[in-house]
Amino acid sequence: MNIGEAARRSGVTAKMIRYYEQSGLIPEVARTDAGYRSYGDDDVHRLRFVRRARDLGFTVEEIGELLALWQDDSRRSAEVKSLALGHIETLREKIAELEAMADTLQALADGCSGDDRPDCPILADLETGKASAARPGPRRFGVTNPKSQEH
Amino acid sequence: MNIGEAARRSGVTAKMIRYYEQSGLIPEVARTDAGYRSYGDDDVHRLRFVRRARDLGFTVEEIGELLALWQDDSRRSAEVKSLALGHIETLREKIAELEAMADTLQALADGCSGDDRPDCPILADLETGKASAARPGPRRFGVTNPKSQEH
DNA sequence: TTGCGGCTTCCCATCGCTGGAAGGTCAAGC
DNA sequence: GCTTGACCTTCCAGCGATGGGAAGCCGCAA
Repeated sequence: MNIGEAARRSGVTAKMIRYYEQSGLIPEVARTDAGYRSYGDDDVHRLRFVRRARDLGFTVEEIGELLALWQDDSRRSAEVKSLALGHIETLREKIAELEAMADTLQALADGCSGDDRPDCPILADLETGKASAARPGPRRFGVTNPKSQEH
Repeated sequence: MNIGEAARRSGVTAKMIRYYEQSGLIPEVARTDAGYRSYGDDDVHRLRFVRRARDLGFTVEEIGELLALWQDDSRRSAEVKSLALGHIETLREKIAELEAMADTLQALADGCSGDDRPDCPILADLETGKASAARPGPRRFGVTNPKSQEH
């Protein structure tokens, strides 16, 4: 089947399939004489695996490891679990960070009259830094990024 | 003062200051004869404002609006609050998304023996899209079977 | 005068895509 | 055969908010 059909069946766009192939996540597939990529059921199966892993927030790199483990009959489930737990930890850190932001902001917003007057504790806090406790440290790293993906 | 000193005092890197200037978030400052940017206390003040807003997860675009409101004496606090509440909503959505991922993954990991055997409900779920039940084995936990994502 | 650190601009890389342009291919309808 | 339109191909660019680094100028001290 062509890439469009594989995309439809797997829930991964054709663009993404090419991207995954180019980045080495999935192998190159055979081509027709005209140069069209040709997919089989196994390929679709793998693509669905990839999509579900993305849905769980794994990075492409991690998915590469998951795929390798998946295809390795002599894998140790401990390795899979370790990968998963590491990812859970990453997720929980981001959650905590976002929650700190939301809570701080909520407290400030609660104190804001939200009317026609200019006085506002939110701006006051941004100006003075008085209540901003949402910072984990001096080094900022990619915080806001969790892709929102619905197909 | 030079950009390095302004960076030190504001907690924003020199790189970021140039980026903020280039993207129009902050105004261009005066230059020395040699072309060095020259900052005053009010510039540092504004940079600190920007940094704190970033710490709360506002996008650069939103910070532009916050800065405009901050400098507008006739602002209505309702506008600031509305901006803040909108951002809180965005944060909460991301949190919910990450939590759903973490919870699903945690349930799967709980059902994984994590030993030398290859059987693993995490991979099974990625493969089939359905969280698999706990398998026979020494360590069994009640695997709650939350949302699998089939769109 | 040499040396060093700070400043300048500019370009590239990140991550996981998305969009679009320019062009080849395929099957159906006339 | 010819056209149409849906599909496929590659390549290039851009997103957001930085970080890294190159090449070159500037300021100050020894």
